[in-house]
Amino acid sequence: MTIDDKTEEMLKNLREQGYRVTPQRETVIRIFHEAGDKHLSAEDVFDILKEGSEQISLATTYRTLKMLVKMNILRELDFAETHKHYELVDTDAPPHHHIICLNCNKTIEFEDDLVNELGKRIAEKHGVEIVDMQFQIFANCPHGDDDEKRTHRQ
Amino acid sequence: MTIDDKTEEMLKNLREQGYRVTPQRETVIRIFHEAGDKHLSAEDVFDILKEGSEQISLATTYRTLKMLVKMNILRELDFAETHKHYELVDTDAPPHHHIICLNCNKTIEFEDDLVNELGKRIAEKHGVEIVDMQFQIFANCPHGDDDEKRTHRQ
DNA sequence: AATGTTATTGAGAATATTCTCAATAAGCTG
DNA sequence: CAGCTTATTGAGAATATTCTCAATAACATT
Repeated sequence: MTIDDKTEEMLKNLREQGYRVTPQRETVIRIFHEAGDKHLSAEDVFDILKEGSEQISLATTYRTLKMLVKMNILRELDFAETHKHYELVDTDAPPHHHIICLNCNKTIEFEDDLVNELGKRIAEKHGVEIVDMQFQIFANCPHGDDDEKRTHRQ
Repeated sequence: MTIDDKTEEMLKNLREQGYRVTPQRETVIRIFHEAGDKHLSAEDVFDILKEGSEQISLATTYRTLKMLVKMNILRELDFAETHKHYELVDTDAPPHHHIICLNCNKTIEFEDDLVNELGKRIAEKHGVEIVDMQFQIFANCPHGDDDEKRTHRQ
């Protein structure tokens, strides 16, 4: 499927859910498709927008991102950073999870079928319709456990 | 253990890690102990502070919260709300996880030994020292799946 | 207890994100 | 296609959070 096809499909989805399809929304969705697998922050998206021909206000950028998260088109990633990131939810791909180092803020991404299965079962048990899931493991990675701690203060 | 004991123990912990023990930090830790199991936002903490005798600047409030998260004394909760919440990590209690409804923003808390076991094993496999974990399941709860969607726009 | 080193604090600026409200435009209906 | 209803947008105010930097205070050492 081309980028256009994928974008079109998502827009159809929006329309079916009762949301209106606007050029702003189309543009944001397209940007994520063109960015490939990369995860973008709101500011990233806004910067790309500024380059292009379609101008979108910052407020609408944020609103659109939030909305696309609700629609399960984007996934919100909140690592130990100052701002959030967003990435396309690939419904064909399995969900992926994260190990986050509390010391150095590095993130390890991983997939795990057992986690996914467990998530589905828990959702069922609670009678909710699962949309996405994310297992976050907070840890200290072996490296620099001493030096770092002393230099990364404040 | 009394609140004082628990607070004292955590302060000792800080000192051992090379952090300085300040009245500000002591006060914030105490507030969480006195709040029991409740989770508080930064603003909540600041408001409680304003009442009491110990005055702490807003910046330090935020800084202290972040720091206590790094120390694994507090856990940062990020639901679908406008601000973050923090709660004491009870190292005796098992971690708990969340189902978050994308429609109505409600949160269901649950514990699950299988999840905890799996988390530990994954951490081991990746050679990191696990500190905390949180399984987030994003879902739609059965209730108001139609009405809500139309009225909660924007 | 006095001194030195350096992490921590407070105040306000800077950044990140959400909200308000009037103006606009999407999609429905005739 | 014109008109109607109402979700959506843009601009800027409001909120939430982090950063900067000079002043202060914790802790180690004498």
